[in-house]
Amino acid sequence: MNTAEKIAEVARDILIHEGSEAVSMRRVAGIVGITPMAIYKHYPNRQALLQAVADATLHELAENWGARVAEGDWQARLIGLMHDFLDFALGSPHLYRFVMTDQHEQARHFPDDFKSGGSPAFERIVSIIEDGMAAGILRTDVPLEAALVLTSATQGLVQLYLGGRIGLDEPAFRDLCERNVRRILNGLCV
Amino acid sequence: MNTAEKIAEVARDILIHEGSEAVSMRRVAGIVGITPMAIYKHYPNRQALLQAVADATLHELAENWGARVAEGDWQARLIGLMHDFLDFALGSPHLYRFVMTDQHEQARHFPDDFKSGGSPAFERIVSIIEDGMAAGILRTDVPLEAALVLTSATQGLVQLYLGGRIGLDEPAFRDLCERNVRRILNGLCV
DNA sequence: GTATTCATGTCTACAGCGTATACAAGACGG
DNA sequence: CCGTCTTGTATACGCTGTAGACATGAATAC
Repeated sequence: MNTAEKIAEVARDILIHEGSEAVSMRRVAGIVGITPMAIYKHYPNRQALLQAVADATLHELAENWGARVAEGDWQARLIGLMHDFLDFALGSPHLYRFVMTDQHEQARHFPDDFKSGGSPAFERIVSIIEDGMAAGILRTDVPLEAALVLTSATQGLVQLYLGGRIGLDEPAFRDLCERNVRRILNGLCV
Repeated sequence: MNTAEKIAEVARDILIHEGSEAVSMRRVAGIVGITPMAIYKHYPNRQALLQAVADATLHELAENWGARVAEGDWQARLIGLMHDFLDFALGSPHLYRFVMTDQHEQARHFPDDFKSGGSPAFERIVSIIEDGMAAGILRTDVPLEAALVLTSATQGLVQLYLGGRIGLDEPAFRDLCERNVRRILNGLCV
């Protein structure tokens, strides 16, 4: 195993379990068994190291995403996708906060980069939305924006939850997210 | 003017213009004209200083909120409230990130603390939602959760926008938020 | 076979951070 | 007048990211 990979793995562990602030060059180096400055032979600086870790984790995450939801009716598939998202957000809250909350240079930009091939994860949502429109379940609309309504709504709830502003345990919070999605599908108006 | 107030004012300026990370005890002290340790006679630590600043700003913000939207039809009032929210989020992004994104001990908890008197800002949303239900515009529902659908959705979009993930200028983004709210009101389903 | 270059590491050092601790000077109530 | 409270300073500790100089072994060129 590469030294660069060892460094990334150690940083990943700390990032996931304790958050990005806990990832210090000295600490990572100590665990790997090198001096802090040796890290700089593999990563230009701390930010780049964190970024590399986040990118790699997101990449492997995107690949496995949506595997659970192969069957069921349309709404069940959509809700399943949402729970997949919650699995990540609630399962690795520190990592989630780092990649979603902090600013990143090469982050994807709506709407262009989201359109096709840009964001595999978001593309799955868009695709299910298009299915819904084709099946006559959903009102005809700009698929990209319709998908954004659902994703940003859940992201907003997660932000509140991870910020400690929602006094519910995880199952209750997941129920709240489900109700939230259903309200968006059905509309608040009569 | 009190020394404690001077400290808070300087910290507030830095927090608003450069973000919480830029607020250092040494820097604040230097601008105020005292030694760093003197701050500790007024605030127990850096976190408490930031918290006090955030609390004060949020407090005065909550008072002026919703002033612009006295008239118009129901949807116009709701959209107006949203733009008021965006005024804050987009006008003071650093401050917004600090109070919304970071974890705070005494943050309000949904649903109990949101119910009445807890959060004046959220209460305005709930109140307009209740108006809509009474007027027969909105489906009868749990007002608290219906309000949460709208606020969290906009918060989610703002999070994406401030994270640099939405490649739109401010007016276009505000339009996107409006469309987002309308989609939630009318529902995505046919 | 020897010289040179490159990758990968170490060591030392600097400037910055939050803050614990010890001390000082003025205000004020008794 | 004396003790106490408030508000400040000075010093110091351990932490941080990282710049710069140097070492060492492997690979590559002549």
